[in-house]
Amino acid sequence: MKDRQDKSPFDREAQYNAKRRAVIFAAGAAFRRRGYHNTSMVEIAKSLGLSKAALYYYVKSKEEILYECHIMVYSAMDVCVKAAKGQTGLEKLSRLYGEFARLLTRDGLALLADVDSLKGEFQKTVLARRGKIERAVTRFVKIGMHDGSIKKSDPKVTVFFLMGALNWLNVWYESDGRMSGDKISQAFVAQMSEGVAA
Amino acid sequence: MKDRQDKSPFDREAQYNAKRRAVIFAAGAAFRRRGYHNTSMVEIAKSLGLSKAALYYYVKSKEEILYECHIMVYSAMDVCVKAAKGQTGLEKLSRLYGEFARLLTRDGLALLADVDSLKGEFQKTVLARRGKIERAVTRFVKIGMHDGSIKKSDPKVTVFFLMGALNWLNVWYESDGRMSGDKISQAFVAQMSEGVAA
DNA sequence: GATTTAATTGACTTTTGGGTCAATAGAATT
DNA sequence: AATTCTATTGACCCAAAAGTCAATTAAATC
Repeated sequence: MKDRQDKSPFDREAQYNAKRRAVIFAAGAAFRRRGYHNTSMVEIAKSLGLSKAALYYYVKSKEEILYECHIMVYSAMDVCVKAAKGQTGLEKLSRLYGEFARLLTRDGLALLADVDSLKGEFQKTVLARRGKIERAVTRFVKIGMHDGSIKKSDPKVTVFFLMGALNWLNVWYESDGRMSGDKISQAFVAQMSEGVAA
Repeated sequence: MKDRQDKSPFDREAQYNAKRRAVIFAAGAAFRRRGYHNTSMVEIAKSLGLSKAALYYYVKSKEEILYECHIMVYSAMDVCVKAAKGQTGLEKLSRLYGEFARLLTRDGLALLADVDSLKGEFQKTVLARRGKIERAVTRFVKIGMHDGSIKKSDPKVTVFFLMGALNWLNVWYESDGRMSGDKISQAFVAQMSEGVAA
């Protein structure tokens, strides 16, 4: 029996984790569309063919779901940061920005603004993760300013500007489904790149 | 008695309207900071030194307050649109964008994303107003593409990109209060302008 | 096929916060 | 001073939705 427990479809723990992730993902999609407070646990459950009570077998609270949604995006973003190679700062930034855009379009992840609905440690952690991402982007911008590929200005405002455009993607993308995620991503990179290039 | 009723401090109706506006403005500020659903009517009332019940003398419901908050910004934006003069499309767009940014920083108005918390006619109207603004901005962009001041691309994506950056302003501005509204506005115009210029 | 463990549920409790209303205080008018 | 209209309140009510739990079904193990 031991030799079967590790293999995907029969490994209880893996199954559990997969289902837990599905819950969080489904909730995230709903949060992105209608917002955290306009989405009830019953709706989330129904979208998965479950009852509300079943959700609590996988998560401790609704707030925990929101927390995990945030962590999911920031983790994916961390991966992007590590993977963003390039000669110049501008090149690195372009790669990164494009990957961020793809996360939000192709992968259906949501960069939720609703941090205020998180309390205490949850909120603290999420803000820290967001700060980490912002610092990583800022670093790229500064590298670019140093190597001459990005024009000099206040890096913080630049980063907020760029991240804001990204956040807004959640609101309008897929309401306006005629454009593919890759197309959007390209357009965003172009727009961003022209805006900051020296 | 008739000759005194029109003068500000004694005109009952003007007084009422001023108080009503104060309610909406205070609520808007709170919504911007903590979000619509994280702000209770009691909190709004207390911030004005009133009890919850008194609010209902000025508004019909919390939803109506949110609605009026939206309308307030879009009305101010409409004024900006009308006032945005310039030789080229890029110039018009720059003026407009700068004024938008000032609305959100200097004037303390909030461009709330929380449209999903509005129902029925309220939501319909707000979305229409938002659409109107977006079309106005799009028009400027197209003019610029025509007169050669703005580089050709998908206007819709460009506009969403720019409006997104603006929306995000609500989230971070004033948490990071070391920069004046005018400075931010200038930086945003520069960033935008470089991004779209031919 | 009996037993243990995992997964799920219906029915319930609890909390939060929006909204109401009759009663009261305050201003202006007579 | 009495009256009328404006403004405000405390004490309720109520609905929605989060969260709990004992009981049940499904799945795996013996």
